[in-house]
Amino acid sequence: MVMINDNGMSAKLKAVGLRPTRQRIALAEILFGRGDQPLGDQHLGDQHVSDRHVTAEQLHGEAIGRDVAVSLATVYNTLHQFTGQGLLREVVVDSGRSYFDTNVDAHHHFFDPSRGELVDINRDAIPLGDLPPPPEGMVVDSVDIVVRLKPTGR
Amino acid sequence: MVMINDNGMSAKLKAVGLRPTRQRIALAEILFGRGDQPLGDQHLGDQHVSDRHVTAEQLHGEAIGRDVAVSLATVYNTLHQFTGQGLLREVVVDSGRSYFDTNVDAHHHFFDPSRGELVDINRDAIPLGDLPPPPEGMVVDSVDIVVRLKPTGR
DNA sequence: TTCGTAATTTAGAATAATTCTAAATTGCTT
DNA sequence: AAGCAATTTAGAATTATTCTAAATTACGAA
Repeated sequence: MVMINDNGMSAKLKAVGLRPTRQRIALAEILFGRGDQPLGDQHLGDQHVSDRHVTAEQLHGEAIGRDVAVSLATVYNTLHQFTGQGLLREVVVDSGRSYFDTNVDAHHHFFDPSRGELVDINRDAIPLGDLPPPPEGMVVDSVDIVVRLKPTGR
Repeated sequence: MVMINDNGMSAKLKAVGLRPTRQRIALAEILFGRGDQPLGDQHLGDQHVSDRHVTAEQLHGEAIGRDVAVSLATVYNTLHQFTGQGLLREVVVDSGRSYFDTNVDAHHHFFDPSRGELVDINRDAIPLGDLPPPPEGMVVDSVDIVVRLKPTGR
């Protein structure tokens, strides 16, 4: 028996070895879904269609707002599982709160601390020279650039 | 009455408008002091002599270890005051824990998540091209690059 | 010196984000 | 339909940090 319409979220979950439960499907739709628009390509050129940056609290609130019964604990579990399976990427910009990004390609971020808001920066938009050699016994895992913003004037 | 030897920490504190209390002097010595070595230049060329990256918990432990009676609350207060006066810089590499850096010049970091360890990267060691324009009404406050490390092999 | 007062420190409570636990529920395979 | 492991969940626990209100301290004035 196949779900008639979960926007392919069940398939997406199965593809990464996660059981498509009601909660995971709903959270995946919120994170990756595109409302009523037709299914299709996930990208336009090199740009994700819907880049989202959410905290656990935010995602939970959004789910509750859509009358999806899901606990905060499950939201945390799910965010970490999605991250572990490469569906999400954790972004560290705030010591105190974790953000999760639906864009898992290499890229960077603008961050407005006053609003807690993140905006993606295409990787190629910031030309990077060579990095200095990492300490002995270590290799580079990722290069994360955060451009912190403040309001214009002062 | 002048303190015979606080390694100039009282003066350093006064210079930024902070009362040189026993606790602040002790924490400043731990953070900025150089043991028994003679006073002098804070830099060698462009390199800080003693770059330190500490969490509140770590600094508190270090103080207690030196028999400096100071509460954790005061350590937090002091770290924030020092940061506010430009003696320290907060580094965000871990959502969950704040690190404070005695190097306040523009520079970047290697971060080893397994050990929670930071290593400075000289600013000029990473050539940076132009940044894309920030969102309307915002200007760039800082550009922070974190090079995350993992053990060699695998 | 000694005072007076404002700044500072502090213990402990409070808060916030996140994780843990153990029990109830649910999704699949048989 | 049954069985069982995977998942969810409420609520407690943990961790980092901030707050509060009372005690202490630094420092200029007398």
